[in-house]
Amino acid sequence: MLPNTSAPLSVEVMTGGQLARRERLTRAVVDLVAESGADSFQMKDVADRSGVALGTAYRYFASKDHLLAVAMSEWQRRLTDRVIADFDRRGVPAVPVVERVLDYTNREIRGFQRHAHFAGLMVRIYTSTDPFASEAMREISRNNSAVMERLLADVPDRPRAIARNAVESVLMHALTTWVTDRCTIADVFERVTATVQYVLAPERLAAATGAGTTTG
Amino acid sequence: MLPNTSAPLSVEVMTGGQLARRERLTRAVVDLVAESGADSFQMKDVADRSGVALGTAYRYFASKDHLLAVAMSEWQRRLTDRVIADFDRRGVPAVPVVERVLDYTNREIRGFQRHAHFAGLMVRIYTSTDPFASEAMREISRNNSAVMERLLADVPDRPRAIARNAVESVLMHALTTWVTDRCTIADVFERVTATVQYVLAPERLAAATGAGTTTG
DNA sequence: GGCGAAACTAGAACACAATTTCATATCTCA
DNA sequence: TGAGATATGAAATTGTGTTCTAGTTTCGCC
Repeated sequence: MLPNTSAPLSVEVMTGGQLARRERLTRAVVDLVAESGADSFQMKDVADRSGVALGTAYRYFASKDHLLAVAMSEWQRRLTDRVIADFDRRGVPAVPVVERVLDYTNREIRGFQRHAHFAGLMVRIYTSTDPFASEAMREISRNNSAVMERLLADVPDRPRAIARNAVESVLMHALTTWVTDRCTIADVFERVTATVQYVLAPERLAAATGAGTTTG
Repeated sequence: MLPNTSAPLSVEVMTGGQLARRERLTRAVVDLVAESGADSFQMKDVADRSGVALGTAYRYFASKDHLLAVAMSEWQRRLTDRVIADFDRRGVPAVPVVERVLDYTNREIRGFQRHAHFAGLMVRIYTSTDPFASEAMREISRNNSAVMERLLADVPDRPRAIARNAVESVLMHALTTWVTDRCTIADVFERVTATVQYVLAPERLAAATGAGTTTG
């Protein structure tokens, strides 16, 4: 019964009951966030809702931010899973890259628009300095990038990495700006769309393939 | 002596002494942030350091975030002012766009690298939902965009707006990722550089000038 | 040169949640 | 079945932004 000085229980080592408890925690958080946002509930509420004691919750997650980040990760995976599923169903090369990517970014933006509390949460986690939250954010990014890499599979290496980063950046930036009430949701759609079209326009991709100005 | 229910004193209406007091507050905050970051001091410390009573500070700024945001804005303006000054000295068209912009972004990144506490602060303010902090952030963005607009003056409208947004986004995204310990400072330089070169490459700019695939 | 209102000061008091603690109950499995 | 690890529930702790109080200063104005 050491005090809670150590890292949270790692998922690998958990018994079935513990995994279930962990699951109940994250599910409760996802629900609470969906209902009214991450600021509107306390850890106590999470405990009540999940049926896991408050002290116990802290054996599973190092902080509220950590828990929130994992919940965010969960929610986001649901979204990308759907995108991937649709993508697999349709088959790959039917549509040009620009449209494929736009389809994805628009879905993501619509998702955040419909569930604005998750947009707020995303921004919060995006900039959390809690190391465990940060780790969960890495996971989210990886997942996101994986989807993009799939959509960009037939784009040459060099422009692909740049374009992917640019699109992801613009998306996050626009989202942040929207969440903090510095632009409208229409602006978000517009900026992302324009960027995707600009950065992935066929003639530009072709031009970039061999380009290699030294980077310094 | 009404309670502090109302908006903070507006700068326009202040007497000389009040402006001085406000100045002492922001200066104290800039110093404190420079020394050890925004999380390491309390409002009480700001009061002590500035010689302004705590309660009075709250007549000038609605919240700690508000005060921090204004301090950030101040610090950032110093940086951009220097850039603009150098730019004016050299005259405009001497260097190609890509190099002009890279010069600017690299300076900015180096500034944040040298004063990492301000990078942390920027990220904090960037996502603050406090309306007054948000307002100050708008100011920062405007200032930044103004610099970029100057550097991009000879780029045609349509690609200019897109490129500017892309560069700003990638810069903020990379900075955020660095601050939250999800990439190295070298990555930041690299990503921004690659983006600038890609997005502002002369042949691409030319190609984009007339392009207008419908957006809806 | 004194009045009154508004602004300032010092510092105590408050609010509010995250986090920790602990005594007790409950599992788990040899 | 019993020892040790885990979980529970509720209360205690903590840190800090923000507000409040009571006394003091400032300043325009008659």
